[in-house]
Amino acid sequence: MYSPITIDALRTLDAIDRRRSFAAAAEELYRVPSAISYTISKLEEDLGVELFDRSRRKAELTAVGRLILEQGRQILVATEELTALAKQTDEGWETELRICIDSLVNCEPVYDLIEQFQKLQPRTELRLTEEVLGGSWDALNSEQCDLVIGAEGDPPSQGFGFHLLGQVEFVFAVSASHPLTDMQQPILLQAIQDYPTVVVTDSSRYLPVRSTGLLDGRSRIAVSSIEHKIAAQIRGLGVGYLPKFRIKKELEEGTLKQLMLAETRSPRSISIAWRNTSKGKGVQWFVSQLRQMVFDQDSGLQQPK
Amino acid sequence: MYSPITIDALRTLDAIDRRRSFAAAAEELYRVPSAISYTISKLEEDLGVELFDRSRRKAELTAVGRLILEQGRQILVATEELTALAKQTDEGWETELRICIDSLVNCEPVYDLIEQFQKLQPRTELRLTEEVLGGSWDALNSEQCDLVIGAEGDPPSQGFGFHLLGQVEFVFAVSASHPLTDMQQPILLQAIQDYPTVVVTDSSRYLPVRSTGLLDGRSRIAVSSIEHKIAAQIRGLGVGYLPKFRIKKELEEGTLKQLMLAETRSPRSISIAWRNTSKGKGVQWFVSQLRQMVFDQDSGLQQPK
DNA sequence: CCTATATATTCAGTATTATTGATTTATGCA
DNA sequence: TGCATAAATCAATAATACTGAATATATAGG
Repeated sequence: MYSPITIDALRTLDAIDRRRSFAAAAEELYRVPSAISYTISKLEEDLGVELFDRSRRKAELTAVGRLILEQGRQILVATEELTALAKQTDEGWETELRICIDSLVNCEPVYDLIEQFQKLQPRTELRLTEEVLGGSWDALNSEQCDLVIGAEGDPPSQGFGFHLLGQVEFVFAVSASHPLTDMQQPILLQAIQDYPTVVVTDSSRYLPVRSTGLLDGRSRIAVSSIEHKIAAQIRGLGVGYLPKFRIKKELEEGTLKQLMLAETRSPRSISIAWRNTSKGKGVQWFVSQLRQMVFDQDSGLQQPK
Repeated sequence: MYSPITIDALRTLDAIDRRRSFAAAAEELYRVPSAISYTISKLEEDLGVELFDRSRRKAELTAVGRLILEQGRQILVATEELTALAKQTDEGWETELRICIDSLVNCEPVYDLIEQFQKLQPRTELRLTEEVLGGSWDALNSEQCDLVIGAEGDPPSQGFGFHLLGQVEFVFAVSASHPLTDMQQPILLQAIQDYPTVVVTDSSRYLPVRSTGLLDGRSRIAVSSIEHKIAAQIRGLGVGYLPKFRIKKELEEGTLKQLMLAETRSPRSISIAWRNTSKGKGVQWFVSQLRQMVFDQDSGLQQPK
């Protein structure tokens, strides 16, 4: 199938419509009016369709002419977008950049960064996904994302760039009215096992397993994010470890109570990570911005003063 | 903003990729290999971006080259579509054709027509809407649609083409267990007013009005289509007139019972209608097809044997 | 390792196509 | 009726795309 439509003809058509005459369009395009006539007549002839009604002094678009104008404008926009995208890609900016934020990280500072980035590079499409604890490395490894914010622990294999953000302290917390609050601390592991635990799980991949190994006899409530886990524990549906900085307010208000356990859980280190092969300026930009941030025991991820 | 991308260059790029070499692309495009080199180098130069990696014998697309190829293919498809659309429009086929089917018409034969039409003119986009009794003329008049199937009564003003399909007989029907079935027939209007009436109303435009004028003291149940009205009356939620051909089965099975009223409702004539100004071949095609159909008292709209 | 071959580029010449500028035609307006 | 404006026509010219031969380079085969 052969199409006689050219970008130049569409641009000419657009100029004629915007400037209301062939002559004015000619001026805009630094051409002579007869050149405009020529371009349009050629398109009409090649297409075998009249685009202008010449029965009056000012040529008026026919229905088909208007159709080509309107659809053509979209094609013009597409080519201009493509040109810009090509130049941007050539300069090293990604067309698409997929960022994975781990469920335990507070998102607000990341959203601030994203806002900044979009002003800088509006043509790089950002895709955000949320992963639950541990899933981040998988996502990075299987090339489902380009940058992970809040990966836990060390990279599982070679080929990753990463930068430590800080430590997350986990505290064992229960709702204020929970029976465990009446027990003498430190509380034994055995006592905990009488109550359901709230676990964060990506339901799209794993199903919560009951009565297996260590968790034998202990029911689990699976939720999809830290937010839900906090909410569930506040309502007393279950117990479990929570990142201290995310429940600061709840501990102060007393809606959640921190309990000392016989076996304490050591703080986990969290970091940002990216594939070593990522040479894109977008990833580099985010990395350099995030390097300047710290992960604070009290407030989570934040800009240093 | 200036874009150096041309349709010809995109077509060349596409041919190179499909035929795996500049030489083969040249052959396909009835040009000499050096002409292909020229076209590509020109695009690269104008764009200021390398599209091919020439370090090996066979030139290979760079990342940017692939981007332009892939996005460019969409632009090529768009221009080809536009060309076809322009020719089709020039020949008199509509780009878009909006058909309004009145709620009381059985849709199946119309769907058959649509299927046929789409084989004939796949590029004319069909938009179907459903209107409730009476709204069809409005829709046509306010240019919300191009063709009405099942308009009731005569055109409200000049400027419409129309064709009578037939008569619709309405019967007053109630559910089998309804108290009215125990009353002596013919039933007086007053007796009916003790029970809610089911009315078909386009909820997006009108709200059912209670206690006004004629309907004083009589509650109404508003539904959005004949199907819902039939269902509502079967469940005994209310009473009302229904087109006989749509409840043939229900009357036979006894889930609905026809009642004789003191005042009988005369049959309504229904027709197809279009604006006189519609010169599009699509409207004409549908009109000529529908002219061959009849609206039967028993089966509704159908092809004659 | 050398050669033959396929692939693409370069470059000068040529053909094609687009643009100009003068002129003509047609229309709207006073 | 005549003037002004808009667009079309057409011959001349400028710009450009294309050709074909020569050249450069990478790869496959002996």
